[in-house]
Amino acid sequence: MDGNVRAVLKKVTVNEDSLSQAIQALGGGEKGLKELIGHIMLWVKQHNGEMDYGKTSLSQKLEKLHPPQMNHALEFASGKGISGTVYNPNLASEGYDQRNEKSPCPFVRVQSSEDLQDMNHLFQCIKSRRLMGEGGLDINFPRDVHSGSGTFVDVRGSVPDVLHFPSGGMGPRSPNHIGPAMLQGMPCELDIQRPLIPCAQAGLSFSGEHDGLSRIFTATTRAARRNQISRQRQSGLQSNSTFTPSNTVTAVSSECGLWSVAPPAWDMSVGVFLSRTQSPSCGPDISDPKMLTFLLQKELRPSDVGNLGRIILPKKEAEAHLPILALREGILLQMEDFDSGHCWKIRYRFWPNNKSRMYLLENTGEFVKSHRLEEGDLLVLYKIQEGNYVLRAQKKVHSESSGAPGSQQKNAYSLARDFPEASKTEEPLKEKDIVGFAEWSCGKVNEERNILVRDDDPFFKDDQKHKISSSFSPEPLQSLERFPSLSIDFPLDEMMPWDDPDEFNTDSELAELVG
DNA sequence: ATAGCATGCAAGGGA
DNA sequence: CCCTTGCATGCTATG
Repeated sequence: MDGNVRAVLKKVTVNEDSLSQAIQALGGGEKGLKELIGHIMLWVKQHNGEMDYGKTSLSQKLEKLHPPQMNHALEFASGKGISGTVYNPNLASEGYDQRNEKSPCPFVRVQSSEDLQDMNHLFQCIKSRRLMGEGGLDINFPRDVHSGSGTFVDVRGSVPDVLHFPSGGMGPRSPNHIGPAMLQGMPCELDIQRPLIPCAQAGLSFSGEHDGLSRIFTATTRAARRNQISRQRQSGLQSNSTFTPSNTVTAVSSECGLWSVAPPAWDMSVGVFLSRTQSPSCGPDISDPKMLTFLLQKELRPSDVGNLGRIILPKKEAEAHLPILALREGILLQMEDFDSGHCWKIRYRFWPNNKSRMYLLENTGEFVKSHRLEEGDLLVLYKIQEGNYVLRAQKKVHSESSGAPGSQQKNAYSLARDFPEASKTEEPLKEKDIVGFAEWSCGKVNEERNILVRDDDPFFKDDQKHKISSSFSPEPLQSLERFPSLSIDFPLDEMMPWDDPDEFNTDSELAELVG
């Protein structure tokens, strides 16, 4: 099992009496509940990797809770925050910091959107007291639509509260499957409403009477959402005949009160909701147009491309965008090769170093070999969803200003190999050709793969565009053509709702949600 | 001065 | 003996 809390939480069942008792012990009310979430999340993280997440264990743990020594309730990310902070009661009492053993801190940073969503779900489940078992509060997460039976929870309090789907699957061919066609037939309109503020989205969203769930669209401005809904409707129409799991929309019915799939994840790094569709194979199905979120890049050093098979990651970006590591052994991440689709099992770990840490990827030897990466090449890491990542190798292209004349020609030939059309000329490419192909490549990739970028995404840094060629994939064109077109039709800054005071009333939204 | 990172090197394990 | 693993050291960038 990897470090995904969700995987553990799926199996957790807690005695309701223990929950109530714990909430009271932690101050009662919503405050107590938030503290409780912190305890549960910590418990889950501590038991991550164990196969037996006993009901007894967590219940007993909760029954022994005492009021926190520090008055820090659960804190979620706010503003442009990329990470959240959750009060860790154990750290406060034991002086232990999971992130840095040598500097006690009573907080655990929660960096992944999954973690925050897990907490969000947990919060809503407990808050709404949806009893799904006998005398117990089942905090099972809605399962993936392809993974068999599932319990879908309406956290708003609408009817129906809980939708049970029989085992036998919710796959595309199942009569229980909820796809675009089914949603279209529902007597409700996928209306456009104000999205919640990021803070609420990260932690306490989806409340409200009849509009909460309908806010869940990846676009966050009115214009962008109109476009998105238009696209989703079109997608639904098109998918009637050839329906695939990946076509399942992450839309919800505002009147019917159900999720078509699991609640969408709020990706804090970019400020969008991501589809939670999932491929049954290794990692996500990247043959489907998915939102790739740029996480980090690393210009490879000799030690990175040596035979050690490990790549040092920049600490700041690693801590900001990759899962929190409690143990130096780290976690195994499935990383799909951007070009080939090959699934690399890469260990993400750290070494203690002085008073800090060094983060690194291990088992990268084959990846480096397959792309023939050399010093100066780029390793780019994207996130898809559900803790799955995409690893991209980017060969360095020497521009005239940075490379020797000889290397210029060499890389021109290299480009020609990567771009069959260019090779028709049978002549070395000129600088303008390189720039042209690089820009073509960037634009194509962006369009085809629906990559969502941050400001520091190398593919969208104007001053770097000319330095970046196509990937080293033997057949980049074919690779790209695998992905149906889905363009980004709104700029990144439009996706950042917190910059638009007219769109969002942060304070009132927050007040409404947290009371 | 400090943190981050590249890399050297020692220890341990396996062939 | 070679390879892998993990740590220590030193260089460089930054505040």
